[in-house]
Amino acid sequence: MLSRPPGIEDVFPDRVAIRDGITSTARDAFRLAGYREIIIPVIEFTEVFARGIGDDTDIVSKEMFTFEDRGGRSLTLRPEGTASVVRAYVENGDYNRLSTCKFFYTGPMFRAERPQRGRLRQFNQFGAECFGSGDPWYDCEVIAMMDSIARRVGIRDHEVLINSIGCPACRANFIAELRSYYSGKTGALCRDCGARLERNPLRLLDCKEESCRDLKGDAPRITDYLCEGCRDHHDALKRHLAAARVAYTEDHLLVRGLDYYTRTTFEFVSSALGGQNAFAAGGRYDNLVELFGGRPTPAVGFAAGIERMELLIDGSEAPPRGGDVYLVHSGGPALERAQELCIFLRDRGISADLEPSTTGFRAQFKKADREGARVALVIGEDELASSTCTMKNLKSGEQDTVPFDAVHDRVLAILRQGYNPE
RNA sequence: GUGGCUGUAGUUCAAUGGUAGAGCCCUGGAUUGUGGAUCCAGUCGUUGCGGGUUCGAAUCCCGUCAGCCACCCCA
Repeated sequence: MLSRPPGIEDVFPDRVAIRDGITSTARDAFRLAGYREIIIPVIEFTEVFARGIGDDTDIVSKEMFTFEDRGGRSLTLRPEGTASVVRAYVENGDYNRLSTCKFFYTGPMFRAERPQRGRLRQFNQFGAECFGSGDPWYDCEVIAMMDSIARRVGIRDHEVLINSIGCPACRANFIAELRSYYSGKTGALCRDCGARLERNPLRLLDCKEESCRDLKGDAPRITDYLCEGCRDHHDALKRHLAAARVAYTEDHLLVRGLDYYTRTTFEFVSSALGGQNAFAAGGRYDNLVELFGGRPTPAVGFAAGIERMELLIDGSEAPPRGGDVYLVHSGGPALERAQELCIFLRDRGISADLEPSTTGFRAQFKKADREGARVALVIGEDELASSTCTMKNLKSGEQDTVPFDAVHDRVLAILRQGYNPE
């Protein structure tokens, strides 16, 4: 039997309904805040990600699906969205001349990781990016948007963690301090952290090894080493978040794995997710546009993992929506009449279905019930002879004889009852 | 990339090394033109795949593939 590749899912209708709910909620929230949708390519030159995400990150060094085109150029299936949005922004002169520019995107991302709960090789994200202002008001805006989306799709008990990792200047001071704190304690560090101390000391702070965890208690805090500008920015963000009524927790151990972040970093986490506890994350990246060859342009954004959000939503909240009408017939000329009526109703926006093979009325009613239809229209010998059909309200059980030319109005009357509960 | 657990019907799961089963689902009937509840009957299998041990393997051993979980990392 043919099968799908590992870490890649088929999504059947019940889950598509849940996913549609999440993405349409996100789209609404973005549009209300003035963010407009951008559609970015699924495939980019590998260089876009190598430069944007960082050569040293795990994503670039070992988790990308990369291949060569016929001309020998290296292409990669996008592992995230920000690098592409920045590339598109810099490449398009019309947009990068605007003072502030707000985009959102949604779609599949690809990472060649080992699959587990909440981690797929093909997964979906939505995200937003705001270019052109370094004002912490926008840091607050993207966090508040994500918080609103999470609450509106029914995610409860999540936490919003925030931190600042400063700018390159003050971060260098902090890293020097961090190095000297850990340099006398290398014996107590795990093997991975020995290497981290050299290559990327910030990551020492989110190691989960018990021995390393113990050392963090007395480690220097990055927020104590921020320069005046970064400190003011962080304080202003906290004031804005309080005014926006976003409940947040400061986490000075929150650092990002991607190279492009400056100042604000944040993460939405839920303990219900297990090992992969973050379902959205982002931050400020004031130097990335310049790194891509654009004019220096501050920016802030985030991305959310849609499958991880699905894990946090109670599936019972999305009952499958049944059809409106099911046609029950006795075959032959009655089937032809039922087919006529079926198409007539569909043309008028009423969903209708029938069973073409001739089975008993009992079986057809059973099917109507299973498929969640609200109205059954019966066309048998009697109805054919009198140009009527028997209309049954499947919810109340009431039944009535209706002439053909009144079917549309009478069906509508029943369907509308659902919208006016007494 | 590392480690652990699990692979049996469409699905959820049983089965001391000795006849592969049950619930749900599905189909039909009780009810010849009326669903949901109940009862009855029926269909459904290369026990993931390949080897080995054995008189005999779903069961034990080896390999392999897949899935899940954790680490790593990340959304």
